[in-house]
Amino acid sequence: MARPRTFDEAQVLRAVRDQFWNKGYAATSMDDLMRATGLGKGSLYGAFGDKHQLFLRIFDSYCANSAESMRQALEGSEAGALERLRQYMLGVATASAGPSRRGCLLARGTAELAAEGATDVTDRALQAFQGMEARFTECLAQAQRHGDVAASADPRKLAAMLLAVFRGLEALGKAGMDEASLRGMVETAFEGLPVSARRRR
Amino acid sequence: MARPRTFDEAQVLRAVRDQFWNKGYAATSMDDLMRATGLGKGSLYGAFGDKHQLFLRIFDSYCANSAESMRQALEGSEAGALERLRQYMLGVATASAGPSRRGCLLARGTAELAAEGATDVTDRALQAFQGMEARFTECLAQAQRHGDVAASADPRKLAAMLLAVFRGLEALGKAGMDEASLRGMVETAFEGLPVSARRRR
DNA sequence: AAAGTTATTGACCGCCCGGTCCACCAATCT
DNA sequence: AGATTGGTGGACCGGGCGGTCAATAACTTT
Repeated sequence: MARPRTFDEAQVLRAVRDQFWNKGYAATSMDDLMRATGLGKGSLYGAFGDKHQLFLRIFDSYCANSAESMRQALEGSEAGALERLRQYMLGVATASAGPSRRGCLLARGTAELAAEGATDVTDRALQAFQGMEARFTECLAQAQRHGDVAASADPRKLAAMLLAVFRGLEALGKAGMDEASLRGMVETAFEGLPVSARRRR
Repeated sequence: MARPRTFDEAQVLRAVRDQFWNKGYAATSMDDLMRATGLGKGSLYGAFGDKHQLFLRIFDSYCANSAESMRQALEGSEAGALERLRQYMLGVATASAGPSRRGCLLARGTAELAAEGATDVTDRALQAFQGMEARFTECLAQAQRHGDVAASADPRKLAAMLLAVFRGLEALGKAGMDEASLRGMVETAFEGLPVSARRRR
């Protein structure tokens, strides 16, 4: 019917995401986005709307993506559930301490754009966090069924606490806290989890 | 010797801090700062240097201030140490869930300005976090001496873990997580602390 | 009172901001 | 082939950006 697009939408969105991820929302100019994507301004506006809409678009997909990748990482047998979760959190600790220092776009975007009245960013962030919490809960429930977590414990409460630690790792990592410290926090949090009675030494 | 300043430096710095706190670094213009302080551009530049120096200045004092206020809040007898710490964290949870949504300047500034090479912001943030961790450690050591925390536990490790929870509360609160959830995370974290053997039920 | 020193004001600088618009182009449909 | 439709690139807009500067004001010292 008409001239087709000459760019790969997914690829463009990836470039946009990286730009926002590296420089933040306010510090990224439309010129930066043009340079990063190779597209003209008209194409960008025509395809995605203004800067804010564009950000929301990539923020949305980032949220969905990170929830999904967490689901995959935590998937597995009941027997390995607790150790899997522990290894996952330790991996997060190591990654947060990495030299890249770019951290998590979800955290950065929320910190920058969570204004008093605006819920467009916070709604997405909150949903993502709740999704993560649900994944933690599932994993802990598996561990509980296998007997690694006390039967009397509430997996949802434990999951919520671990979510706080999880987000804390990210925040502290961005400030330059060293890997050993961050990993230690994960270890300590796991040592505090209620162990099944029959496994307590 | 010369014309004295007509403004109260502390008051001006407070106005500047609030501006950066509410809008973030990049989104705050020098015009915003002029309006907030009532000063002309020349005075601002003459007294504090450029935008970045000005930010560093208020960031610095914010860090010092928050470490100090935490010290005061956690000061007290050995007998009340653990409960004091618990109440403090619960207060943070409630405050983080507040409708102001402005959160903590330390977190916001770090998230926005922690670039790969720049250590001017992260150095200050890291130092502040380590100060907080030290306050936690002291308080837990008090509790340990009083017998509320197991003698075998390492207060530094517990403090580091609670610091992660602490920063996590802030991050989740900014995303709009409700107060009950945040307070629950604190409760769960404290339930996981190793209780002294003679007090274990 | 004059000189010296610093604070203050706001005009001004060049530049870059986000956003609009339009001339042009490539593909499809009749 | 011609008309139609939507993608593309970039010129262009007004305004706001961070930062400079010179004229002026307020104070102390001599």
